[in-house]
Amino acid sequence: MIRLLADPLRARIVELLAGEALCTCHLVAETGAKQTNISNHLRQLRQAGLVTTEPCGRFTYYRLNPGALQAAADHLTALAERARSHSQSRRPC
Amino acid sequence: MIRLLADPLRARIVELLAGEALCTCHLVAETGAKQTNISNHLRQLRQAGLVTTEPCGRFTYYRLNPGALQAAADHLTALAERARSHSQSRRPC
DNA sequence: GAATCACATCAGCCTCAACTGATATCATTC
DNA sequence: GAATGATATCAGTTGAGGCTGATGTGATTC
Repeated sequence: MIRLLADPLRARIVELLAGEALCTCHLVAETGAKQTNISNHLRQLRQAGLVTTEPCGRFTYYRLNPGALQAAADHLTALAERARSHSQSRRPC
Repeated sequence: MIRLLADPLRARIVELLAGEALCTCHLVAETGAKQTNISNHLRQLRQAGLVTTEPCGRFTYYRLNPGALQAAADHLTALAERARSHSQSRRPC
C-alpha cells in the first residue's frame, strides 16, 4: 500500500485524483507520461483497492478511495503515537 | 520520506524503533539481516531525519523521530480528506 | 461494417536500489 | 598498545520494477 505511494508517478496520479475523478486521457495529459505507462500504474492502484473505476462509454473514470488512503495514514499516526509514548524506553545491550 | 517507508526491511526497522530505542546489534538480531545492510538503511533513515542517534560508548542507539512520521501521516490524511470532499466532482472529457 | 478513439495487456529492455564482502574507524578491555 | 567488539563506509553484483512498443479489445461514429 505505502509501497504504491512511493513511486513518483503514482504519487502524482493519486494527488491528481484527490481533487476530482479523471479518466486516463486526463492523466496522460497532466503528467506527460505515455498512455501505456499510466495504464500500468492504474492497474496496480486498482488491484490494491486504492482507486475505483467508473466506465462511461469508451472512457474510464478513476476515483480515489479515501478509506484506503486513510487506513495508511492511520497506521503511520499510530506508529508516531507509539514512538511518542515510548520516547524514554531503551533496551539495554 | 514515504519512499523510505516503502522498503520492507526499513519498515520493519521503523516498527521496531517505534517501541523503544535500539542499537544496531539489536536490529541485526531482530531482523536477521546482515549488519552492513542494517547500517546502510539506518544511514538513509538518519539522513532523512526519521531517526536520531545517541552514541553510548561503542554502541549507537537509534530512536524514532515521531514528528517526521506524523508529518507523513498528516499528508496522507489531508489527501484522503481532499478526496472525500471532492467525491462527486468529475472533470468532463 | 469500416474506421477511429480510449484504454488494457503483454514481452522485452534497462535502470536503480537493495544486498553483500571487504575494510576502515572508534571505543573498550586486557 | 594489542586485541576485540560495535558500527560505518565503500565498490561490486544482482534482481525487482518502471518504462516502452506492439498489439488486443470494446465502444463510438461515419
